[in-house]
Amino acid sequence: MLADSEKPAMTMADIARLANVSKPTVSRALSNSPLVNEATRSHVLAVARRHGYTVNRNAQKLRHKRTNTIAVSMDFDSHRQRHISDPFMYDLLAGVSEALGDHNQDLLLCAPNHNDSIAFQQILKARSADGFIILGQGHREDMLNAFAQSGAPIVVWGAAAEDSNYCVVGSDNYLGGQLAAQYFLDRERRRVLFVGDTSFREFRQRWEGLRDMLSESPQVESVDQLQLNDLRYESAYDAAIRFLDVVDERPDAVFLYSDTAAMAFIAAFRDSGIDVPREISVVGYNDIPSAQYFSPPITTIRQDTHQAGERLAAKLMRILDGETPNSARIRTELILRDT
Amino acid sequence: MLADSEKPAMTMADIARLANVSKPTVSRALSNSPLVNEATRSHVLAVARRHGYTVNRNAQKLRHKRTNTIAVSMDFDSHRQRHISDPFMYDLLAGVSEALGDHNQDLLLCAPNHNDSIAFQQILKARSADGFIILGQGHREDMLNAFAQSGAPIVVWGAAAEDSNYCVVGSDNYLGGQLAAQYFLDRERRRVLFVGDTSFREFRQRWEGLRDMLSESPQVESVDQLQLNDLRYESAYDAAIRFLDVVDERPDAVFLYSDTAAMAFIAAFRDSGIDVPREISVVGYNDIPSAQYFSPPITTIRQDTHQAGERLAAKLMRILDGETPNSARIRTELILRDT
DNA sequence: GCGCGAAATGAAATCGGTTTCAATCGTCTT
DNA sequence: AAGACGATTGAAACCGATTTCATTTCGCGC
Repeated sequence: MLADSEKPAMTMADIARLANVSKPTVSRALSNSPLVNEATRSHVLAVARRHGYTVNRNAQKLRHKRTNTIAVSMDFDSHRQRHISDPFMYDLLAGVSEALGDHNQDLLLCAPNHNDSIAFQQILKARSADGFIILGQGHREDMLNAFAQSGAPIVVWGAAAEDSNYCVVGSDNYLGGQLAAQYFLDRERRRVLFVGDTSFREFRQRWEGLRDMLSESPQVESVDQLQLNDLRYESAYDAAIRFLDVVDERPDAVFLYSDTAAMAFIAAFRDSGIDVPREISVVGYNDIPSAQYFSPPITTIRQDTHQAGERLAAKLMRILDGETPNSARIRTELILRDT
Repeated sequence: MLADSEKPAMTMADIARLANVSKPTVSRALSNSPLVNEATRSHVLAVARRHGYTVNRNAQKLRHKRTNTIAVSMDFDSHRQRHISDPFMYDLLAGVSEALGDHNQDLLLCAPNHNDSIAFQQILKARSADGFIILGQGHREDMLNAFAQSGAPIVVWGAAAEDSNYCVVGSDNYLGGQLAAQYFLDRERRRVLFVGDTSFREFRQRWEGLRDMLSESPQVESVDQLQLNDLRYESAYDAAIRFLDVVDERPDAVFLYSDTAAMAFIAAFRDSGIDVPREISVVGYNDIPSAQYFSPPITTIRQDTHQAGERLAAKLMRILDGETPNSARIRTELILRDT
């Protein structure tokens, strides 16, 4: 007996012949068209099922000019090269995967290594996907603006600028900064440090939320920012060690752009004999699963990746259904989790 | 001016007309066929480039009966439901993504929530992908065997059984267990515990490697196994606490099926006032990025996800190129990383 | 100058569906 | 009983590429 994969594949014409109807009738029966008689439909469906028939999606896509496929862009490359893989990004991917499944969309995972929009444009032109979900705007805002301007259906996870013309889904990063600020105020911290690369808009907004809120408080002596230049654990650890080396007066509170960086900083503090949280209070971001098993458990700001995936997918679906794309900002919820 | 996306898309016929040649000539020029004159080719390419033409991949796939797309199956669903997202699986995905890119294959990410093979079969029949890379065999070995038996081109990350008839890529889990055993022997540990769900073949092999090697040594008093029934952090933590509660004589060495579980166990030990590694030596698995920033840094067995991705992709490509699929076991490298 | 083979090209068929449009049939109106 | 109409159905065109096969063109030997 031939293995399944070697049997000549069934086509719609085969089913039509077997069911004694024409090709269009089979097509209509399978797509629940009201144009086909109910008795005919069930007969056709029975024949199709009996022979394990599945429509050829490529023929369908060609004819429909719609692929029901969403390209999801992840910045794997820069992650790999820098040896960093933030669990948060992957939870986000899982959220998007689930949401797209709910919308019956396939997920084409791409990791374009260029920051120019050509690779992205090609995917649309080649009809490999109907639209894009872009996870992490990184330093590509200009590219994304141009891409959206050209009419591409895209939705981006990130933080919107006043003038972005693409739709952004993201949590309120400014609020995230304020939540951290409040946490420090509640604990009467006086010298606060933000750690992160503020050339990323999301991180900058967190910094601004923190700074603005703390600088209104008379009890706070200083609010500083330590610039990191990449996202690696090692960089964060090294930066922490160097910082401790040169700083005059140590901060008593540190807010970091991610839990991964928080882990690296806490490790550096530990290795320098500093007691967290007694001497330095630390707040991270994202609430990755391992955060609460760290020592000490990390206080962090949780972003809901399930909700994020759902909102990204839902918005993109609406754009594809004809809603005029705009620069909407869709906010997902945030909470500070303290164990 | 119309946005790019609203311009009627260019087809090969348009390019043919613009270049004063026929459709087949354009097709040949674009695919570097030797049948076309060099001068003609460069002229056609110039015209195509000038108009930003991109071939319609769906038409191509339909005609070629080859999609150059690989479906990658991740068990997102069970992860989400159980609130676990092991960074290792995602590093593996990144490795596969990169490798498939190197082979010019698209990556269709699927997270089928059924353990029957129908959803998988459909993807092949619908010609949505040419083959499968399955990350994590889990408890689906029967399904995978049947799927492979039916002739489906699949490659699986996992651990092979003696009688699996699909191709497995994985590290030598038995060796992994031995590495951990050696580590404990070097430190003169006497009461060793393995923690993990041995109904997963990969974990069982690690356990066997550990047990077999330790039971040969007269200095070792006991080698036990603690069964976990899912992969969640919480379960691991709770199991650790319960275990400490009931155990007569504490182990002085614990080997865990993953770094995430190691984190949970170390947290439980810490919360119970046990000093790791002085009182209990711990070895994890996978060397996830945060492992070395944990407190204490986790000794762990590193699996090379980059290499894994490459070997998975390369093997599948060979199968698709006609190599008769077999139940080959392809081994990736392992090292014990101790900081 | 003629015939022949190699190189280059194009017309038409093909991949497997969906859609347009015309045809058929029974029913209903007047 | 003729005409109109709605419900079903199928023939043929179409989506946009590739491949088969026939044709044209050109160089070359004799």
